[in-house]
Amino acid sequence: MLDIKQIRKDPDFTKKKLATRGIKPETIDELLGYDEKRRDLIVQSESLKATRNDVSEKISQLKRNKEDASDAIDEMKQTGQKIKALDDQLRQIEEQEHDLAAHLPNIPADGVPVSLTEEGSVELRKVGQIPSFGFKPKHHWDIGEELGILDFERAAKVSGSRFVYYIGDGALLERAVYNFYLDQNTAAGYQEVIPPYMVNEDSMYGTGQFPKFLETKAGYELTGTDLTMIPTAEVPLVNYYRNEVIPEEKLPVSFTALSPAFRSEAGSAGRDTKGLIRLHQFNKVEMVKFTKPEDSWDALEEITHQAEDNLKKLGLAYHVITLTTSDMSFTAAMTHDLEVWFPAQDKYREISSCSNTTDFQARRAHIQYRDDNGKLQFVHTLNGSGLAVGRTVAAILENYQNEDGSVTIPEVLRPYMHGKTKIEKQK
RNA sequence: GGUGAGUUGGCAGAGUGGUAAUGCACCGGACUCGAAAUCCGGCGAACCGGCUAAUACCGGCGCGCAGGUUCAAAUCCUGUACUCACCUCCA
Repeated sequence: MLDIKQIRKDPDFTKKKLATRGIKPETIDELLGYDEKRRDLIVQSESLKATRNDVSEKISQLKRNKEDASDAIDEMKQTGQKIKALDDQLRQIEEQEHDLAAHLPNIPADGVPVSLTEEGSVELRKVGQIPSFGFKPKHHWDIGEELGILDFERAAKVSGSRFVYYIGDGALLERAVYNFYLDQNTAAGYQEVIPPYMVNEDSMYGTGQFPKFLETKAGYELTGTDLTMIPTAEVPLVNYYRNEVIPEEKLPVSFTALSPAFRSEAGSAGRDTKGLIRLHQFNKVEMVKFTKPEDSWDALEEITHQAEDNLKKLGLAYHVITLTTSDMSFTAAMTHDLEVWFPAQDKYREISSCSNTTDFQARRAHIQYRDDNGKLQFVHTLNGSGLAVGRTVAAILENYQNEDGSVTIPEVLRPYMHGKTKIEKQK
């Protein structure tokens, strides 16, 4: 949520910045129109309320003195009706203003590449050696099925498309990857959390999924409840402090959590229909930070480097890009994506997304702290995948495949896999 | 799932239709060499709006949340969330 006072103060700045995200300037004018009307109604309503308070005091005195107060009461009957009418109008305007404001994305930070498409992202760095093979590398889904460690067919029977069973060493590998990530992140100072996997509407709104999620049917809501299956652990982690004041000495707060992520992938028909890349349910180790405003940009670098460290230790080649104004998520002021190399696809694919959402989520979720002057301020929130587990498994299968169809296990994962060095065809 | 109790400032805690006591804490003052104690005074309920140089001043709102009744609601009515206790169920 943007600060309406800030928009009021400098509408042109807001218009210019949001135009880079495809928001028309007229939308801001419309919003300010509602805002002006709203404040006008408040002035009218409140002056009547002030009168009502005065007269009520008089009525109270008259009654106490056993005098007649019927004139004043009659007068107040009318005032009461006027107030009610004004407040009804006010409520409508507020709703319209809020509906509009709730759909405005965060203001992109300076340095974010401006583009109305995903084209134009900036590559910050390229890390690791892209592997070369003396044979034609296979796709991870072929490797997985041939080894007997991934079963998409039975998952389709039991659940539908975009689901998977991990079997045997496949399950072990998945578990090794997320335990490795959790250990790495906690060693770096992130506190491990196991959050709820279903959250209520206020939480979905707080982190900015709602209302757009509802309109695009991007999530899984549970019928007859106000619960939604989490699309990312970011939601329960950030909402942990919703409607709270975080004691200053606790900042920065850093959380990491493994959770499944549930996504309907509406609108993704035909994209990544095979393999582990795009599923309705996948595991992800998430990182979330709460910081003071002045610390959030350093924190974005820190969280990105933490994600990168994990990939480096796995020996996977990747690059880091800064997303364009239009490619960033709704809540982000800046986003760095990590994309890992997939040999069979001959390209980099997203495996982590690290964002500074500045005070955008904190405003929606009312997460504050008291500054040195004792004043309440909104914190800044950040989130980053550290990292997507299923996509990591896919990347390992492809990058560590051998000509005989087996897959070498990255060294750092071997302690998590009973010392195993290789995955071979399951019996 | 059932029954009952509860939800009021930073904390404790009164208030069953007339516009939020009191105590602790906090701030200012008196007393004191200074502090404590004591005394006097005051502030204080995430917020919103007006006027502004202003965190000053004025007003509104504000008693878990949302509605309703009323000239007037912490108080009455309806719905709802959460907490606690007991029961039921259960990994």
